[in-house]
Amino acid sequence: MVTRGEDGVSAEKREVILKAIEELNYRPNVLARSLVERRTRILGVMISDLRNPFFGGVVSGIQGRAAELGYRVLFNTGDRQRELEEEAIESFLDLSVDGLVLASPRVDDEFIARAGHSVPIVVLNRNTIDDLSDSVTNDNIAGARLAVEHCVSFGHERIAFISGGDSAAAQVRREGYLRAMREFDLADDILIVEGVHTEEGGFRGARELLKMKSLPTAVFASNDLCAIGAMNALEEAGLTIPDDLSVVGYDNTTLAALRHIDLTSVDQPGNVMGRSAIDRIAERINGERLTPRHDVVAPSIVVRSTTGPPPDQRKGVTPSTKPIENTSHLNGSE
Amino acid sequence: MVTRGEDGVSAEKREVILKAIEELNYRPNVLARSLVERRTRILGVMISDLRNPFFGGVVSGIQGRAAELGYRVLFNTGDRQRELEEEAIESFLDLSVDGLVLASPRVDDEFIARAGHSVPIVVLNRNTIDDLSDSVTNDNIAGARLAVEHCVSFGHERIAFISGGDSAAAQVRREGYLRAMREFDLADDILIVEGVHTEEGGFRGARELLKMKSLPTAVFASNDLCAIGAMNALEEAGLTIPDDLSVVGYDNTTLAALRHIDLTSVDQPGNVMGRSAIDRIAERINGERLTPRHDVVAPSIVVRSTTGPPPDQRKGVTPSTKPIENTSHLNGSE
DNA sequence: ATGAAAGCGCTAACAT
DNA sequence: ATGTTAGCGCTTTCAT
Repeated sequence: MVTRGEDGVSAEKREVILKAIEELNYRPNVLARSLVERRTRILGVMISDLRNPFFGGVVSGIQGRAAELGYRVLFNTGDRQRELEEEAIESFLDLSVDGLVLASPRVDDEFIARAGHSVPIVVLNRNTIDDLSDSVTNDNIAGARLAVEHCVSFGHERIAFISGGDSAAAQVRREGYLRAMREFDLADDILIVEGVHTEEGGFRGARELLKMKSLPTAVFASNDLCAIGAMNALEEAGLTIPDDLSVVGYDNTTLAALRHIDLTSVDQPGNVMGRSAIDRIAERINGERLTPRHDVVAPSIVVRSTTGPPPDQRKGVTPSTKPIENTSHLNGSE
Repeated sequence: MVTRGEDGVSAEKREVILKAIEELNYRPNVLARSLVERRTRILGVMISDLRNPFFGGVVSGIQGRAAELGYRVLFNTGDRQRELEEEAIESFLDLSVDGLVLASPRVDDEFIARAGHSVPIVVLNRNTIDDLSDSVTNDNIAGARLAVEHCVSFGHERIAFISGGDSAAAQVRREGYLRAMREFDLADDILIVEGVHTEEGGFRGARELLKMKSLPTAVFASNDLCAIGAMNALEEAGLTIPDDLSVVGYDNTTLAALRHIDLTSVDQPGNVMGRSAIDRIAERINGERLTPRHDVVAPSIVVRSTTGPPPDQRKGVTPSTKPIENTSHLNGSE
């Protein structure tokens, strides 16, 4: 009672006990408490890729909101491998965490559904099919459309897409790209090369692009890491960005905001999404809601200096006077 | 016995039990087991700054080695704040983890010593004073010397240092800078501006530098983030790197290797250090060693394109023909 | 090889 | 207000 700050003890005795606790360096056994209380007040968070700076904002949001609600948070990662993700999640289930946040997981829907029987789950940036888990996503379809639209507004038509591999968000962004291209009557210009959500993935994707007989004038990469890798490959091939080719990324990570990169990118608010995830978990834990909820937050586009008009529309324009829209250098995704 | 793969059960019975486990979706209660076994097989890892890509390599190393040794790993971060770090660590102690890795912590020595009474601790990139905890560091004195020596080899004399704030590694790097400057008879050229181990910190530090009447010809920043922030400020002020000013970072993160940044940086092998940390923990857990051990790994310098000769030694050299030493673009710290 | 019993450190329910 | 007891789900020890 004393250790939990409850009443039912006289003030004098309380003092004695507290002193004894101090002296003996006593620490209540959380394991034993959790065993009998049947809850741990711990939330598990599985981050698919700790190296992707996008998750930095997500982590902050999760930590902040969890602390406000009195939960402890523990993190784990699957290092972009499905099997390791499964282990990480099993680990949390073994620990009997009270709730689970899965950030861009690549495990099966079935796996999530099964885990959902043991504990409330919120999935970030991916939809879930079962009735037990919630999701918080950014509208990747709309985000991809923003990217394409931005290029179109400059006059681009041949806009290629470097895909993001097997992640769920990547699939939706690809679909968003396809839809947007059709919407703008550019169905014939659709061009997709396969990539991965890493710098290496973007690098390879761009190399594929460079093999083609005629290059696109703009490239939309499935995330910032991928876009940066692509830029490396393109510039290594002697191309100038954005004069020869425009590049758009996704996530608006701190990387994109670096002056040396200054990448136009679709922004998704990781911090807000992290906070929402914790709110959804708390609702489930408290039994305040039994039906699934799927939050979708709106993306926006942050225009920096990697996008501009296509080459054929800037004849006579000298590089030094070309228009550069360049906003918010330091405005990362947090 | 069955769940632990032990013998002492007949094969037929075992099969029956395993089938029942499957059907009932039974999951052994790790909490109860840990309560009685007095160990959790869980290692806690507190990372001071999840946003710093240097720790990506550390995390991989830790995960890999821990998995090999049969430990589960859980991560937590203090988000660069001492108090949050303490909470994160308390959290792990409450959980009764079997071991604790603290990566570049900013908590007090006393705090670490106290925690060391409950559980084996290995501290990364910082020395510990007590007899109960071990440490794995890179030789920051030697690393700082490498940075200064590299500049000196180009002919630089006025080499400034942008400090890294209150982190332990930052203090040692500062000391290493001072020693190296004296060693190369450049004591009169010592110039330190205060920074922090973030992009913002480097940006501000460089702004301080820019206020001075005469600029240094080289800047050694306490880590890569800091160096990149400094480069932003310097280039915004119209300076060209490395023609007007050379820049060296520390950590050789994936950021430094980005083609658009291509930063000369002192490399410390995060992956190796992470693996060593787990080995030290395991030794302590198994009671194989009772005396503290302090591993020091040697840093190296990766030369890229942000360093070159000082302006006064390249008269008549046109920018296009200036020598650029540029190695290992994609050789990050992992 | 199998069963029964004790106890890890705590909370909750009941008794004093 | 305080003391006592049972039991959370497991492992370990001792009997069978």
